[in-house]
Amino acid sequence: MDLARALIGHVLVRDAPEGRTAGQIVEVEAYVLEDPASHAFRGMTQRNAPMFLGAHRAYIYRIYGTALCVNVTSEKRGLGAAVLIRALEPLEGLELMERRRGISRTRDLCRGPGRLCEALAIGTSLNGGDLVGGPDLWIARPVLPPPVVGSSVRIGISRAAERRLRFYEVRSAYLSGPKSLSPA
DNA sequence: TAGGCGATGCTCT
DNA sequence: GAGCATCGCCTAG
Repeated sequence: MDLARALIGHVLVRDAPEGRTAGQIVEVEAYVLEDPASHAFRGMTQRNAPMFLGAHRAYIYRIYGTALCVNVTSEKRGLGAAVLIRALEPLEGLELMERRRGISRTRDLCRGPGRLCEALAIGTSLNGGDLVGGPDLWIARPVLPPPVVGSSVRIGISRAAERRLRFYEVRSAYLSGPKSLSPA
């Protein structure tokens, strides 16, 4: 949960053969221990195994058959908890992102978990990788002034949906989800 | 521009 | 076989 708040303002960097793409993290959701909405709630399975690898690993999974989502694991080895990255503000490699997404609206490039995976060419081959100093995908320190972090209920889930575990940069124009979800 | 709704196919029970 | 941490199109204002 502290990690979720701290991640706002950090920069997710993806190095691919076609070039580098990067974006500032402006929106995340925390999936904590003992959380019914977490994939790890029922214990380890083949799918969620990366969640149990230890802190700062990538957990990438497919949802609704088509979309991919990236998480950053937050607990030590053996404990299943992670932070879902929901939205980025594109910083580097905008043209590459536009080509991959097939759209030209900067605002929509990384607004949503599935979209940012497509824009950064994040695939399941990166699943379980180290996000601190990894070769292809890593998280860099914030380059901008300290963000103003707001919180709200989480988006798109049915269990424990009332918990205020979504954190976002309140000034960002790149958030996903309806604006009606008012800050705390 | 914002909100509603249905298609989608993988994963777990 | 049912549920799902979503997306993009369509419509209304």
